[in-house]
Amino acid sequence: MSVFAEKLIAWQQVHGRHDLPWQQTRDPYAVWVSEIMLQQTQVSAVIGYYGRFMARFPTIASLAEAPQDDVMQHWSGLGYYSRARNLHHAAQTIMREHGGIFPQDFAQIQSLKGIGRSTAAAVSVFAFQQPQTILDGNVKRVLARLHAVDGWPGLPLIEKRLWVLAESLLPEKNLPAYIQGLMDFGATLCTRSKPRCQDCPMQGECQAFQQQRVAQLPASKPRKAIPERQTTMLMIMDAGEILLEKRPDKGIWGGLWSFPECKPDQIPVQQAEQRYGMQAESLEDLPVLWHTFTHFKLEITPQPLQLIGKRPGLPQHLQWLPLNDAIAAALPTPVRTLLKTLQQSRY
DNA sequence: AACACGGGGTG
DNA sequence: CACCCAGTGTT
Repeated sequence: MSVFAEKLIAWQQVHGRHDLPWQQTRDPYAVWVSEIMLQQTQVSAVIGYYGRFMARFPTIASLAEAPQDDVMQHWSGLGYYSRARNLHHAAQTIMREHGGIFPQDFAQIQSLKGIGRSTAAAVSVFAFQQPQTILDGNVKRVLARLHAVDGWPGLPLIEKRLWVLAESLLPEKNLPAYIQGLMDFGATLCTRSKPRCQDCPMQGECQAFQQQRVAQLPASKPRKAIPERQTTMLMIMDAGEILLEKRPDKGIWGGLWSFPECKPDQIPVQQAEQRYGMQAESLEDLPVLWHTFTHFKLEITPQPLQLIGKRPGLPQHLQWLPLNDAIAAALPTPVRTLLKTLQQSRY
């Protein structure tokens, strides 16, 4: 038996949970109901629902013949209602195809609606003491740390490795205690954030701990590259002042002052003339600036312009700002950066 | 406001 | 197999 399994069983006997309502039985139906309720739902939330559900639907037959509304009422407040619909549906399948007896064959268990490999394994172990392993999110985290498995566990290749690893660690004795320990250990000690490594009996086995990579494992889901957008900002100058535009309240930098943006495919000098009635000429380019938001990256091309001739009258959302004005402190970061760059250039 | 999650569904 | 979804809690 693996050292991990030995230690986990010992840990479970001291720190694990032994007194939960569904742990007092080997009735596959009771185990099944509890496992479905426990999917993505904490033990504390499940306890009351489990008691009321089992009191109202004590057998597979009673569940199968109950009206769906009745089943849903007993699920009301637990969330993920497709679980209840699948449970009801599978109860009817068991009545129809298995003579009302919960199947012991692993493939048959797994083919029931709402039961995947992990839930099928839990029922197999707790009800029938068959050698199967679970692999839910908690267990993935525990095993990824134990063997320092790199890569996001949602990747098929990584998940396959974790299943193989989980199988290889299974003990021959005390299987239910081991599986329960796997669940409880991941839920209470080897947690995603702030795992209690100082209290952990697996320090000697845990490769992530020894490599000081506990906080980095399991690897998080690679987020897709955020989209990139491009804008050109007009920096129109005249007599030591620069033109600013108040942005619409909606959207990025809502209500803040910024440089007027050049419409895509517009030529800056032409836009200055057509939209603002300004005669202007281009000045020397400034370097392109990147700014990262939560959901996109913005490439900002600054276009310094010099006003020629007299200033036109301006609507309220446009105004001239002295280059050294204190208002600059309240501008969006990239705008302030551009102003600073401008001041350091020869203009 | 993004991430995490077990199972289902689709191509 | 690859990919995405629904629905709820957590960070």
